[in-house]
Amino acid sequence: MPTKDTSTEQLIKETAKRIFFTEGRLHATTQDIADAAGVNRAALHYYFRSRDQLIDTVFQEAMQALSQRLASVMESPSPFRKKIEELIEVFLADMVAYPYQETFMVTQLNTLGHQLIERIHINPTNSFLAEVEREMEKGTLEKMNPIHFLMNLFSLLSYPLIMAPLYCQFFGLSETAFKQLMDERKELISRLLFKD
Amino acid sequence: MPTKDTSTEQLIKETAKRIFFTEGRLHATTQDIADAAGVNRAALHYYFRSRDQLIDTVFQEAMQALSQRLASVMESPSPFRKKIEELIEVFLADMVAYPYQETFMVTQLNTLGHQLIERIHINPTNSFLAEVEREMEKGTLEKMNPIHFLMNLFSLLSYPLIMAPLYCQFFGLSETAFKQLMDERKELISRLLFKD
DNA sequence: TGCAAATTTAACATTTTAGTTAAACAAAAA
DNA sequence: TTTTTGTTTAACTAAAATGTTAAATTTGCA
Repeated sequence: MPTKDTSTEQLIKETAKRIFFTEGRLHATTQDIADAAGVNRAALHYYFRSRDQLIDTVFQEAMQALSQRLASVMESPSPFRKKIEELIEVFLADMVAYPYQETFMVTQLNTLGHQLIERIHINPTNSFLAEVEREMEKGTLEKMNPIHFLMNLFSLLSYPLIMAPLYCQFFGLSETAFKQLMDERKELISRLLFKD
Repeated sequence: MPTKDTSTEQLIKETAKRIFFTEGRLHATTQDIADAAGVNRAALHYYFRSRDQLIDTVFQEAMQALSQRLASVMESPSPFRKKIEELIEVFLADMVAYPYQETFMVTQLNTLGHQLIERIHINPTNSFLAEVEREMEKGTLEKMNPIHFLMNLFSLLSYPLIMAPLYCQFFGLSETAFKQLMDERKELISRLLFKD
């Protein structure tokens, strides 16, 4: 029963995402992807026409996902502090599943000379930035350019997971010990940002 | 006058580092590197025997550099707070010059299945971690696993520079506006970590 | 200067990766 | 069942990337 979306096309895409975003093998070939998906390499061309098309699809969907994830959290009706805690929860879960998603995107942007970025529409984070600024007026957050607040937040969430292979080696951590640490970070990040 | 270290071999290595670490073009070919260095591609093989060798050399030297940078800062005789501010200064300058150095290393580790990491000797950060712990006892820092403190520090320093292409697009920042922000971060990070 | 060593190059060979095609196969419809 | 449509595969071609060689060139020094 063909043409279902839970079909080979989907499988290939999912596999590509796993290799790129989860395993962080940014140089993976079509062969690598086909093998991992358990299909012939030509199937890949059948569904995506070319490697570049597949990469592009994966890239656009990642950008889409990021955009939506941001929007859904930022437009949540919860009060600010709660909203940030939701964001931490959502993003941390996502970083565990796909630690190299953003790295993949940046690498693509760097190699393709930012032509890609023209096509990208990003929903306004402005209302959220304004909300952050109001919190700073209230004194809940230290006064700074609200962009810093967001950068701090994403940095604290993302970087340790990207650097996991290095950190585990560096600090002599087992995988479980590392996971334990990552779990601790949920409250830790919230506390750090809100200084309480 | 051959065998000088300021020679072609050095040039090739520097160029490779620029492409990988500065420009973040992680898929660059030997041709790309040779072209950028203004030498014949075979020169690359003359000095490094193979692409893998060149990559390996670059990787090892990056690891070495990171190790030394860490050691030099951690073993500084300054008092703790000063020491951290030195670290921020040093690492931020380095991240501006080579934002994708760590990304490159992690990507290598991910593709080569962590065989590389066996060969890596890392000088003990333990004494430094102990020092961090003492500061927590003193109350200068919030109590937590000192590894968190280091992760926070490196995250806040590194991640915004890695994500620069995305952030500039996202927040509609010009290059100069972004640089301005990065400059502000020196004091900002210090304040955030020390809660003052 | 002229020799010897190191360096650089051009031309070629090999390997890897990407892309194409036509035929085999499977499933649904006639 | 046969036809039709969509899917998958094996075999092949093309292009790109890596690796090799031997000759030309440069450089330091006897």
